[in-house]
Formats: sequence, structure tokens, C-alpha cells
Amino acid sequence: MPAVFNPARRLDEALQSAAASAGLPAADFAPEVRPADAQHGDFQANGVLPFAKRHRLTPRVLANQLVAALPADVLTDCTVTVAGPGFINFTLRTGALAAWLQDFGTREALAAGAAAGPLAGQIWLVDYSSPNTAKQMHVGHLRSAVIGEAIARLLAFGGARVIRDNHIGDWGTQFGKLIWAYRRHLDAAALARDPLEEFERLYKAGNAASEADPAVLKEAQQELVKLQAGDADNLAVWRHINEVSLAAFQEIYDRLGIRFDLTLGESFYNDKVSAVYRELTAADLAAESQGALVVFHPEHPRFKTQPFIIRKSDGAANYATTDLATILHRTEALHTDGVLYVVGKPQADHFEQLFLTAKKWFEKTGRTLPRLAHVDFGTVLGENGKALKTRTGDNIKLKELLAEAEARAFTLVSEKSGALPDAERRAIASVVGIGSVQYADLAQNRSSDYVFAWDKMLALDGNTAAYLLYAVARIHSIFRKAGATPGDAAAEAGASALETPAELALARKLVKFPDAVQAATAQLRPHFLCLYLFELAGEYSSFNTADKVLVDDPPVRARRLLLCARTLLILETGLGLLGLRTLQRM
RNA sequence: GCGGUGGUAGCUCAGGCGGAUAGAGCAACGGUUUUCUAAACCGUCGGUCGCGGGUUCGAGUCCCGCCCACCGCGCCA
Repeated sequence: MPAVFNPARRLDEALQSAAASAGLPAADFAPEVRPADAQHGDFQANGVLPFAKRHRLTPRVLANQLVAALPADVLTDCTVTVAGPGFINFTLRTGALAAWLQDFGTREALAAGAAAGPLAGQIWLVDYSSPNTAKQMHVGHLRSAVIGEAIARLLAFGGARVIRDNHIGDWGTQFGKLIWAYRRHLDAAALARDPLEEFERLYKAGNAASEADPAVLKEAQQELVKLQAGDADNLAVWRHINEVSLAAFQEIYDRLGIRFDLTLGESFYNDKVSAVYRELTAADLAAESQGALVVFHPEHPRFKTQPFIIRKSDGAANYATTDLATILHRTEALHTDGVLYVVGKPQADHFEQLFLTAKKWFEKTGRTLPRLAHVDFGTVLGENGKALKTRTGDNIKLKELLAEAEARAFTLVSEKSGALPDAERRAIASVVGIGSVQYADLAQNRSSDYVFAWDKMLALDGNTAAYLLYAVARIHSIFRKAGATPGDAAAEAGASALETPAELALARKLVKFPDAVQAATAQLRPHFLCLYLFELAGEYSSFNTADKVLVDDPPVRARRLLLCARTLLILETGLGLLGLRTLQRM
């Protein structure tokens, strides 16, 4: 019988069927099987106590009843005990550990196991990054990009069809001044060198000129009116600005391993907003107030008085309008089952109003709303506890932040591995530097603010990218020395049963990978996976110290190489899900 | 003022629907290398989970009140 991908889920199901076959009211029994503290075994069922409470049963008696009714195959794979007030503890037998490691020994097998989950066949759209064109990406754009990409990868691994959509801000009022300056002061050489730098310079020039001279302001406003009216010349300039901006963004995305499926910015929804006004008004959801079209929610303590403005008093759309139009498009044209907005926490009110409005709108018009969720994240703070800025109070440009990460990593690599050729040290520094920025962001619960600190981020020990990448590199090093390829069946042939405490502890950690991925995906919180990978790397390092791999005894050597190969596979797969690259040497 | 989020070891943080003796990392202190990368490993020290009440077999977690910090609250996104 093949091993089950996620042992925790399998035990969960086994307990539910045990409850049913024992004649218990299984319908409201959630066994809550989770990885346990090692002293108690591999997994524990937490759900027995609440279940007993609901039905006024004696917890330990209930636990024993459940254990007695467990399917036989569970008992061949695990030792099961009842402990404490009514916990059921499961410890996998060595044979079951070995079977799992055998059956899930390739990336394809892991992917197939994970993709059989509840997301299989669903379409999920992830809306993330979403910078404004004609401006540099800065540190405020970092978390959305990094967290959004990790979540997209997790969902895809879980079997969903994922649509990555970059909802760029490409239709703001800034284009009037920008086009005005573009026509008069464009520096072609500067544009070629760094287009976003040049656009920012132009915008500032246009803004300054408008402030100094009312005639210029008027000209700029007319440029905007012409653009919005569809003037061919201005549209061409606008298109050029956006194209060049996107190409510049892509340079950042390439460094972060991001590639979007769609880039549908605000301009895409220009011709789709009038339907929003019409439908929401017809549905009696929107009404005029102080010259604007707004939606109130009378049943809501706050939104009964705090308006959701969907058309400004000057008649223009705002982001509430386009966000509503976007939901309709994602429902009717893209057929999404779910949409995730990876946007900072300060916008929580906006999304609550948006979702509430969309829910009523769709109900009134007989449409089915996809699942919508605001995947929020906290602000990146400087060491002073305030939003991270340069010393002069400007936003820190993302390209400069990433360059600094690589430079700092290069210094580090040169200290530790000075013997490696310069080009290789640069390549390593790129992976370590960028990976450290990504990992520091992902390793913490996304909902809390986080303090950006180079020293912590690039530290060689603790829960950092460098620590994990080092474990990967050490495993590759062993295979180089052994003259074998990781996962090669020949190196693992004739492996004897796992035996030493360090071997068993490592194997026990490996089989919990599916649970970590499941937790990270279900809750859209990548830090669960980070924590798991850190603990796995720790178990590996302990094993690496305690048990020499390349020993003379062939069966021992084979089983340790197998453990190394599986650890490598899971570390590389897990880091890949987070969007990090890995190394063979560092 | 109204609302949201948070306050856990000296520092930075975990803590999945209320479960076992509240955990990591850093820092501090002590140890480990003729051996596959010591960017490592092992150990010690460290707690009024902001304060006060409540709910119950059981509360860092849920409820009420208070203190403090940050964020949001009509035409930016």
C-alpha cells in the first residue's frame, strides 16, 4: 500500500471514520491532528477534548473508544497512545517513515501529492505588486511582491490554477504634468539609462513649472483632458511611458523570480466603470451624497456613516470604482473561484467596504461572487520604529535596496569563501542577498509590521536565508565528495533501516513537510513554511554533526545518503515555493 | 471622538478552533574540529504572556474594563 502524502490528514480522516464506526456523533468531530512536540510522538489529536465537552463525555474514555475503533492499517503504521486529559498521540513506526521517504522521493511525487488537495481544479487570482507607472518601485512595494509571489506558488503547488495579475496604477492625474514635461524636456540619453529616474525628473519638472506658472498648469490640465478624451498623440506618449515603466519593473521582478500572467491596470477598466455606476444605482446601493456617488452600509457600525465613494464629485472614477469593475471582470471573464489582494494593512477598511459592496451587488444581480480575501501585511519599519525611509526622508528605491543586499552578501561571501572565483562569489552573493531580503520578509507573520535590519537579515545563524542555503550547499558538497547525484537510486540501494536518534529525528521532520505546506497555504501565511524549513535545516545540521554520511559500511552509507537526498529535495522544494533560488556551493 | 491592529525572555519574534511543563533565534556564559563546508553542533542562563476582573476541567488564546503604541476614518491609491 502506498504511503499517504500528508500523514496528519490521513490520521484526521482515520479518527473521523473511527468515530462513525464507534457509533459516535461524528458529524461535528474535528480531530485536529497536528504535529506534536517530539516528547509526545509525531502527531497528536487535539480535537478529542472539545468533542467530549460538547457531548458531555469523559475525555479519556472517548479517546480509548476512538483508538479501539481505528482502522487496522493505522495501527500497522503507528503506535497509538492516549495521554494526559485525553490526547491521542501517534508515533510513526520506522517502516512507515521509510515507506514515505521511498514514495515521495522526487519533486514530481511531492507535487502530485500536494496537488491532490482541496484547491485542485480551482482558479485563484493573486493581485499583487501593483506599482504605479512612471515611478520607481520603492521599499513600500517589497512586501506585496515577495508575499504575493510566495502565495501564488503555494496555491499552484496545492493544485490551483493560479493567475498572477499586476494591477498597475497607469491612469492617474499625474499624467497631465508628466506629458507636458515629456514633450518639452525629455532627455533621451537619461531615458535610455534609467527610464523611471527620467520620468520622475520630468514629473517633478512639470509639477514645479505648474506651480510657478498658472499658464503651464492650464496646459498640463489640457494634456490630461486630451489623454482622457482619447487624443492619439497623448495616448502614444502615455503608452510609451507605460511600456518603458513595465520593462523597468520587470528588471526588479526578474531578480525576485516574478512573472505575471496578466498586467491589467486601471486603464483597462476605463470603459467598464459606467456599468458599475449604473448597476449599483439601479440596485439601490449607491446614492448621491455631497456631489459624489457613494455606498453606505446601514447595518455596519462604521460604514453606515463612513462612505465608500465610487464616483468623485468631479465625475471621475477612483480606485473603488475600478476595484468593483475589476471584480466583475475577474468573475465573468476569468471565472475565478477566489481572488486574493496582497495589499498592506492600512487599506483594510477599503477592502472591507469593497467586499461588502460587491457581495450585495452580486446578490441583487443574481451573480455568484468568488471568494475574496484581503491578504494584508504590516509596514516595513526602520530601526527607529517608523516607516523605513532614507536619511533624507525619501522612499528607499527597491533596485538600490536589492543592490545593497547583493553588495553586503558579496562582502560576506568573500570573507567566508575567498578562494572561490570572483564571478562565482558574485553569483552566490546574488542568491544569498536577494534571498535574505525575501526570507526576512516571509519568515515573520505577514500581518505584523517588521523591522528591516541588514545585520539580522544577513546573519549566518538563526532563522535566515543564509542558514537554510548553507544546509543545502553542505548536502550538495557531500554528494560531490561521494561522486553521486542526489536522489540517484544507485546511491541509495541496499539502505538499511534508520537507526540512530539523529537519523530518526530527521526522518520524522521530513514527513511533516506536507502539513507545513498545508498550514501555510490554508492560512495564506508563508511563515509556517519558513519555520518548518528552519527546523528541518536544524535537524539536518544536528544529524550532519552526529552521524558521518560517507562511512565505509555500504548499507549505513546508503541510508544516510537517502536522508541527505530527501532533505535536499524538501529544502529546495520549500525554498522554491517561497520564491528563493538555491545554491550548490557557497 | 469612533474604529482597527498590536503589547509574550535584555533584543527580534513564534504560539493553527481554548489544550500537555509558554517556545525559537540573537545577545551572555561554558563546551565541541586529525573526520563529508565550524556560515556548524551541544549545553547553561533567562518569563507577573501590558494591568485588573470574568467564563471553565483547562486561558498567552475567549468576554468586560483600563493603560500604552501604531494605523485608518469624504472625494490619493
